[in-house]
Amino acid sequence: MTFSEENYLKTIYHLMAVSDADISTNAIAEKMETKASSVTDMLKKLAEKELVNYIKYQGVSLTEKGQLAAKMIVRKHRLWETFLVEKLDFSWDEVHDLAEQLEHIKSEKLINKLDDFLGNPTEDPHGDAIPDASGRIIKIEKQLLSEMEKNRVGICVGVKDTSSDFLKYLDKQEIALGSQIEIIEKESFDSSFRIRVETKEITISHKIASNLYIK
Amino acid sequence: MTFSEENYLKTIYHLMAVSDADISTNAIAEKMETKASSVTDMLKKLAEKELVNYIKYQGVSLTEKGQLAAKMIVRKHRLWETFLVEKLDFSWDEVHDLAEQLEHIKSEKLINKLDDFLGNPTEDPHGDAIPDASGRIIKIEKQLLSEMEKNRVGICVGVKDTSSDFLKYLDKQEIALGSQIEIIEKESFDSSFRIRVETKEITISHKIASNLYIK
DNA sequence: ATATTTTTTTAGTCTAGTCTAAAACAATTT
DNA sequence: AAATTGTTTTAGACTAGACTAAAAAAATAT
Repeated sequence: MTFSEENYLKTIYHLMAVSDADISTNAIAEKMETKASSVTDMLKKLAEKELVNYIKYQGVSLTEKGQLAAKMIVRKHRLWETFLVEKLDFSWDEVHDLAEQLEHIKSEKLINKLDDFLGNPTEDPHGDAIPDASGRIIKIEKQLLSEMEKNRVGICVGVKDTSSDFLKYLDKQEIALGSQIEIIEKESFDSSFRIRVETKEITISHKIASNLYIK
Repeated sequence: MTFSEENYLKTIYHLMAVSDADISTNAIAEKMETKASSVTDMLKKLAEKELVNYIKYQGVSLTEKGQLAAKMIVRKHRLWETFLVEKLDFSWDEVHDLAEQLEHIKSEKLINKLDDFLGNPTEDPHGDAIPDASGRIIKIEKQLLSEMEKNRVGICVGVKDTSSDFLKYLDKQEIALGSQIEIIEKESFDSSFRIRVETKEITISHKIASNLYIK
């Protein structure tokens, strides 16, 4: 499997996690910042290899085989991210691009040994689930902060957006995985939130609230 | 810099360490298991980028810039090998192919953090020197066992051949880096050696002796 | 129901890196 | 010195993966 094939599978996998319906050529092209015609070419190739179900003009979905392959790439990505943060002391906003490279290293043995070395973590530094060697995922029930009621209290367990900008903002506000968060007030005018992070009270926009997972 | 360019640079670097003279197109082709015509194409490209000095029909050598780039690839290769053996518990015969992949990961910061994590080692698991962040190499004076006199005693500090077959043979004979080795007898008929490894006496062929570095 | 717009696919082009076959050059032998 | 052999380069073809432009299909608007 080439780097490019792996990147397409991963993208389709992530899009399927959001949408249920078949994934459109354009959706893939947009997410990968490539052209629809390139996507069509690759979909044919992946269909040939029985990694996706593809019908002209009707979008794609992953086959069982494709799903497993995608999960293994996600597994690698998230284990490498964990390694970078836990062992090499990178901050959580730096690791994505590096993991994009490392996820393509081909060796089951390596990734399983890395998994053991890290103590078989079930979540990466952004709170996303790490599939195990057979593709199983332990998913925790979590909620977007934006969907929670006033006065509810919870723990920050993940982020939806993992862009460097967003993560740096969270660092600045001292919001981290594990932080206790209480909703003090919801401002109906602009949908902003007044929250308490541990002992500190701050105001966050709706956009921020809709990218924080709480449990 | 592409993977392919990096592989050519590394190959030229290794060939230069042995030969002094300019490196021939065929020598590169043979080492890389590719065709001479492909090598010519790439040499033109590398010359264009001022990474090699290349004159038609007269072979190549690395420029300063090329040398530094090559050293950085070797640095990455050897640090990753060290990581795999020291931290992930791979054996020394398994790590080469994995390091061939990992050496192409692009990030200075990553490799420097990995270096620190490993305690800034100066040698990899095969006894080869690891260039530091600026390309400096601490070279230890070492000798091939095959070039040593009878009755000399030394410590095994490296291997010349790093093939899996050879390394597995050494494991079987319980020869490792750090093993004390004494030359008991040199057999002039077949150039084989009778040696003592720590407390155990064994006979090794000339081929084996000429792939073991002793200090 | 037809026209328009959007999406998707096809057809053809480009680049990097490889290859084969042939030509050019260098080294060796006679 | 000429002929042979070996090495290196050139010329042209191929593949993967991207692209543009045009055609085809689907979705939407009139």
